[in-house]
Amino acid sequence: MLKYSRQRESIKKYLDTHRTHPTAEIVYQNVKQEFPNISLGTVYRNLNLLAERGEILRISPGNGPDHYDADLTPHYHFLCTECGQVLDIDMEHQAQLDDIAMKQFDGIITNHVTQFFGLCPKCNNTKMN
Amino acid sequence: MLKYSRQRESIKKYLDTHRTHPTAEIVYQNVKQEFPNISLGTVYRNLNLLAERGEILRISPGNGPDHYDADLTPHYHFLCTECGQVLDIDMEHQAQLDDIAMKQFDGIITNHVTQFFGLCPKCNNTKMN
DNA sequence: ATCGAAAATAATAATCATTACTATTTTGAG
DNA sequence: CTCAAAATAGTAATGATTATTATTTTCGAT
Repeated sequence: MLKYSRQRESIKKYLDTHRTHPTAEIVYQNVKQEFPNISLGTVYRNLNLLAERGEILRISPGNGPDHYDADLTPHYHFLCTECGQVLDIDMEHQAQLDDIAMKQFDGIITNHVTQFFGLCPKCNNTKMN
Repeated sequence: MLKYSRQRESIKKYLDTHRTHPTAEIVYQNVKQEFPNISLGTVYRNLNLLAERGEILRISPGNGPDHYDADLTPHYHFLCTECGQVLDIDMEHQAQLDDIAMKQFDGIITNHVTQFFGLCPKCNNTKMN
């Protein structure tokens, strides 16, 4: 049975009010200002719990730590190959991909994750100079 | 300047002849039969080197170790949420996704990675019993 | 063919992200 | 209120990968 915790509420609130796709470490640094004694393990445990319950999304880039997102509307992410920043991509959810993939596949496909790679606006401008 | 190494050749050959998307550890266990003294670090270094040179692909599932693939034709992968197995998905490369994503995006998108999730044929059959 | 610098290796230590453990504190149903 | 279940802080441990270092291998120049 799930019990309330002030720490978890603060973690969730941080994600709800910051759409920057923070890592566990970033969440930790920030929630620490309200709960100076909070431990990194508590942040991880609650991020996992919230992700399992479907209240937040976990974004796993190929390398480096996972990022978290409280925006539950189906959307895609962009990962900058230069600075590692995670940005939202404004495009329709491509549900048909699962159907196309299923055609020649003998198992069950329930969903897909697509990540886009390239240069974010900032890194792109820097490169141009 | 790149210099030849027997160990690297053996690693590449293993990937060329086994399309099972092995992890570094699996490659290590197998190449060890030809080079009993090879170290895991050598396997990692060469897998990274081959991936950087575009001779093999790295597949990063959200959790667990990376997998490697010598099949360079653009294709998608399926990850079984039950057993973790990585399988090839037989479908066209969806190059248009990058264009769609670019429309409302101010940076540069060079490519995308899509991973499909669900139950592999084997796990799906097991579940049905 | 052999010399020697650059590259690769084996062995091992270190790092990073994350999870596990444990004693203590907090929560909330009865 | 009571008290068991859940959550916590603090810390140790884990798994995957990278870094370090002394030694060996490769290969172009002599």
